[in-house]
Amino acid sequence: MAEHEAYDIHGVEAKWLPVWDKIEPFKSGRADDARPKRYVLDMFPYPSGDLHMGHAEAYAMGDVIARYWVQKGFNVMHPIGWDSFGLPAENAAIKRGSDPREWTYENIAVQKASMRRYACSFDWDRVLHTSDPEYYKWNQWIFLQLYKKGLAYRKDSPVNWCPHCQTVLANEQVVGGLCERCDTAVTKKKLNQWYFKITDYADRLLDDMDQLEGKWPEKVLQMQRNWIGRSIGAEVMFEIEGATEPITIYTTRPDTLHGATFMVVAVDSALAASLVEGSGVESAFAQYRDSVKAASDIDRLATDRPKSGIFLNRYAINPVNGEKLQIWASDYVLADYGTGAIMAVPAHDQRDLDFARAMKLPVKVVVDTGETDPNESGIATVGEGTLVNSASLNGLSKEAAIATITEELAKQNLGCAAKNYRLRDWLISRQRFWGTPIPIVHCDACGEVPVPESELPVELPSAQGIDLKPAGTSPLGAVSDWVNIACPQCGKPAKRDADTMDTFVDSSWYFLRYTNPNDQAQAFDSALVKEWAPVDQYVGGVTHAILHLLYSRFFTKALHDMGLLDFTEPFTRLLNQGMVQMDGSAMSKSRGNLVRLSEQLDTHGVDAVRVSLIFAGPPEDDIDWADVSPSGSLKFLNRAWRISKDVESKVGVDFTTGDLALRKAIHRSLRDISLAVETYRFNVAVARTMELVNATRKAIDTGCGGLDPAVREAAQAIAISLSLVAPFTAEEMWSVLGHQPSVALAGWPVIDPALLEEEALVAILQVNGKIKDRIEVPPTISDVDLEKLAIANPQVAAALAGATIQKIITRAPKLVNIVI
RNA sequence: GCCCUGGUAACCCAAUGGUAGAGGUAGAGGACUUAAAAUCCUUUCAGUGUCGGUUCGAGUCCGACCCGGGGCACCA
Repeated sequence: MAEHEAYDIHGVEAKWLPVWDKIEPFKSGRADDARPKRYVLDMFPYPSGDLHMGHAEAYAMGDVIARYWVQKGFNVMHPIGWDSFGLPAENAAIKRGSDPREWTYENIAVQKASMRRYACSFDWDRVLHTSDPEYYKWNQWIFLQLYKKGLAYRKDSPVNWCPHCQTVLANEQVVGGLCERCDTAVTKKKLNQWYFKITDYADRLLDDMDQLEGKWPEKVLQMQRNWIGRSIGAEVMFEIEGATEPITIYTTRPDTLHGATFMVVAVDSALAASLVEGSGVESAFAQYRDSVKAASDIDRLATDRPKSGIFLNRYAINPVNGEKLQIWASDYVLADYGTGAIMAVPAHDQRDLDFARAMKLPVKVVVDTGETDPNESGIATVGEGTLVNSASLNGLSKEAAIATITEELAKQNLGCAAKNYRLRDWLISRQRFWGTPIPIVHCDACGEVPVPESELPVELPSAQGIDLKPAGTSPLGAVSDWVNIACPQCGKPAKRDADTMDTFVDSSWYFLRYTNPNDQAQAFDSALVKEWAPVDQYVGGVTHAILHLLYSRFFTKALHDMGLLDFTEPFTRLLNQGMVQMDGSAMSKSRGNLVRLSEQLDTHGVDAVRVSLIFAGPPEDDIDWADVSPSGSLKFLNRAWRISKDVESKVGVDFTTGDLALRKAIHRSLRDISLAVETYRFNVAVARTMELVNATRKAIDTGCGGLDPAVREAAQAIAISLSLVAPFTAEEMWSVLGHQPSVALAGWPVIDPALLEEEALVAILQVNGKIKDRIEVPPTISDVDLEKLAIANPQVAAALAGATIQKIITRAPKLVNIVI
């Protein structure tokens, strides 16, 4: 029976994919294209095997926006590429004894095929792979520009070292003392490494977030703020007894200077080492320092561990009252934050108080907060209060005291206002093969010499015959005919830098490259970038909330300062899609709860899977596959498709003669779907489409019938709405309705405002906020008329009996509330 | 400990400060069918985590607390 048949889910896929390949509905930036431009970007994938359910969700979300904007008449750029440098390829190559290139490009081909099957609305003429020399050449070029500006530099310092991956890690890649990739405990190693000076941009990275307020998820902004961790305070100088050089300390509480009762320096700092010289406690100090070094980061992270330290047998002089303060060394002060030295105010800082009690040091209250004396309670009082025991500061509030003392110290050249950041410079050197070579040559005579731009790219050699196994130094260092070259400056024998760049460098500017991905002459064309960028809508997982987004923002600002960009924020709007889980936890083969995307596509078809993922909930929420019903989605898509089969009117029929009630439902739905899409409520947009399908079904079966022009109008509106989430079904409907492909370019129907008006609606009559009756009123009813109707209403009248009316609130045409 | 989020029916989720239910899943009943599937129709189920406040009116705004998710944390 015709009305009960179901459409062929795989048939439509095979039918329309080749047609779309010919039409290329999502090709962007044709020379004669007058449509206004928009840029939608999905975070590009790492090519580790085939696409999984998480990709399917993310790309479905990006597609809704891209396809909606195309329908709304924009020239949408929606490119895709691969973040194809990185460790998994190298590890696979080690395992298989092959070149990382093979594994990488094979996987890219697999993923690309899946994306095509999935009907992602990508512009396939804008594709990039970060592991192509044509791409990473420009990584090297940008490195050199940063180098010229002093934003790329090399230094010796203790770095995070993963003993398993045998490479250094950025601070951002260490999670709870463990390697983010392999969960091995991270150790410290002193190495000479390259850094990008992201700390120069700390203030702007923080302050420019004002532009993103309301456009990025609050959660991400908060995470970035926490990560940058700006703290505002003061530096204060303390004279050291028997020394010529003073010590500078950093504090956020200069108001408590009178309460300082000792000083602490970081045990592993140069300062501690110099203070201990000649103190007579050298050997005890060395012993303590070595025991601290032996402890892992994990031990250090335990905040409840008892305080330890050693008195250095030296004294500092408190600049405000001349008191002698013992100087201690401890591991609770960090060498690489502030100045590596603090004044300890145990009364008003819990850590200092814990230390003071452990070491029997004095505690002096200088802020009266009205709480119990920390000497008795053991709890430092850190809140607001009035200054006491503080000479000229007595009686001041905390805030006033901070301002006063900072000014006084500055006047006497004893200190100044200061800022500090939790953010550290970005360590980019990696001792691995499969990454961008650092374009620097080390020459005994000339030192570090940048590779001339004309000689870029510094290409990776073939991995053939190279031992890629992690050995603590870069595998490239052992490739003698690659590493040994003539110094570009003096021509004498020299060596290339054998480290490669962190792969986050690759993804920090790729969104610029898409504007002209095959440009051989430059990293990007500033004129084209100006046309397309910044990215109007970025879509990706919250896992990159700190690393990738912070680095991209930094690159954008740095390139802006070089005059290459006219904007300072790369991503105008950000949508973080949630994760797809199974039974409450992340899907994984090892957990045995993996749902294979390809199997779901085989069983239910591409469209049903896409609809399921979109409809399961708000985009930002995690969804559980157990709550998702692809068979239910397929049922819905069949219902929609059958509507098109039941349309009996001809193409081009005059809609204005159609059934009014259905037309109103159509136009209201279209308005609601638009609004939902624009506010990221894609699940609601699908629900509204379902409603329209239901209403149309009813109209066909028991209302105006399939010949009514409104039914055609509805079917077309459904097809266009579905084109955002179910491209195959939508195209099939469009074709059944007698149109040429592609429905993706049909254009969003123009909404007739006259059809949005209701001819009658229900007004609520309340007494004291309680509903007494509902009456039908014309939408144009005035407050006065509605009020009259309310008072005349028998239900209301009964409730009002004998009472005096205090007040009447009228909101025509929806509500009257009579207060008695 | 500090900060950001969220808490509505059996479940996933909707509701410009104005009728708590749009949509779906699951369940129940019915129509069609030899039967099943599919399809269509009908239908059960909460007063919105707790307490207080603002308001004529609060799921929605404010405060405190409870529970879940996330970030930062010996950063002075």
